[in-house]
Amino acid sequence: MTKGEETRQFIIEKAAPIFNTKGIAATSMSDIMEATKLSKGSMYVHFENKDVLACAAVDHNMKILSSKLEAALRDGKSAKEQLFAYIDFFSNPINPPVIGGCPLLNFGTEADDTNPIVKEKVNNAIKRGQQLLTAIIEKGIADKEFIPDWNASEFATALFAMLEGGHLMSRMSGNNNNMNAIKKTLKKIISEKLI
Amino acid sequence: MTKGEETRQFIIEKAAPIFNTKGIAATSMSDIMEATKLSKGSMYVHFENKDVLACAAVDHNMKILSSKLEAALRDGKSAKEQLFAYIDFFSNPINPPVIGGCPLLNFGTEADDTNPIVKEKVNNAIKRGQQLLTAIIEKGIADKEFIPDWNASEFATALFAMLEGGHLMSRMSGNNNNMNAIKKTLKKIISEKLI
DNA sequence: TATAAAAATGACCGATTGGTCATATTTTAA
DNA sequence: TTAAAATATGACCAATCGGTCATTTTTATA
Repeated sequence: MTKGEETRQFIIEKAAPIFNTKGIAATSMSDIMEATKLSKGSMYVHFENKDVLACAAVDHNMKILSSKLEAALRDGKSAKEQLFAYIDFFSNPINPPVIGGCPLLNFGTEADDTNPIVKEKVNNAIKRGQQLLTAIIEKGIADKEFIPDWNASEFATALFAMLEGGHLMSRMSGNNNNMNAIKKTLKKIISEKLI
Repeated sequence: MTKGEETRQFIIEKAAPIFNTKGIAATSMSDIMEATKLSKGSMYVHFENKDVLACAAVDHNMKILSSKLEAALRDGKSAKEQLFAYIDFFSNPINPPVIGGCPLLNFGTEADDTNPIVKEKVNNAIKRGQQLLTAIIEKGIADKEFIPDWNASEFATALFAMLEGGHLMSRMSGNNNNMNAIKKTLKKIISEKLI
């Protein structure tokens, strides 16, 4: 990695949690300057403008999330274990895997009516999450672990939505009570699908 | 209503959808000036600063949502009908009841780490929604409409979370497919609880 | 080690931000 | 009808915004 690439990466890593907590619009270049201790001119050597930096920060936050998720799922042997691991991974919004909370929720709601590029990034990440869940469930059905008449895609959507909504609810209340209820509901439903 | 109160209300009504679509931080006083065709000085006669106006706009958006919801639930006779009406009310995120989408999702995620006052407003609104759902379910149980061993509060949380998460998913994808799947899942679960 | 290229600096730019205030106009009520 | 109070105006303010650029410093390479 050249010095330039190193600096660029360094800026992204410092900027990512700031964008994810304050939001893109509310984060200024001076916020990033302060966090990196770099001059303004240096920032613009590596990023042509704030939007480009923000996009890189969005990508970085999502990458952290997905790589941590991947690690959390790695040990799950059965489909049931993987689904439970997935749920557990997202079930502590007060101390979330990514600083600032779920980037899909944060960037998605902000980008909705204002930033089509970020919106599409979030949309794709949601799709990937939903597809991953669907694949796990379908494998569980194929392995005779789950009953065959379970609509995998439909439940994957419901599960994903519940975790995102639960994330919001718990972040607002400042505790994990809501998320714990959701966790319980989800695991109960899944257990009922076991053969 | 005095002239002043009328103008104040007029400003709130014009500002509310702008704040809900662009976000609080990204909405400027000049945006509101343009929408109201009022001078800057006039804005500050009725609101001591932007934060006060933003809070009033948040309240207004939530009030619209809850009053429309109340109207949608009015006709529901049984508990099942009311739950279905609740679900149907929130099941079209592409054409939502409040301009800009769900204000709980929008303001909640933005306020999370930055605006404790708005965050608490959202938190209270979520609590009210969850309590309303719990009350409907418990009434259904008391009326022998639902099976008695249904955890009302837990399912209310799950339902609420699913609708919020589904809202995000559908807003990102630009269609109601995800929300339709969630609607189906929810109604199926509820139907299974009928006696 | 010499040199060209890359990276870092910080002063500077115009535009926009939230907010103020003297003044003018309109509303209100005696 | 009139005079005080409320409301509306728009010029103005300092601060901050995203962004530029000539210059200096550092890095890479021949």
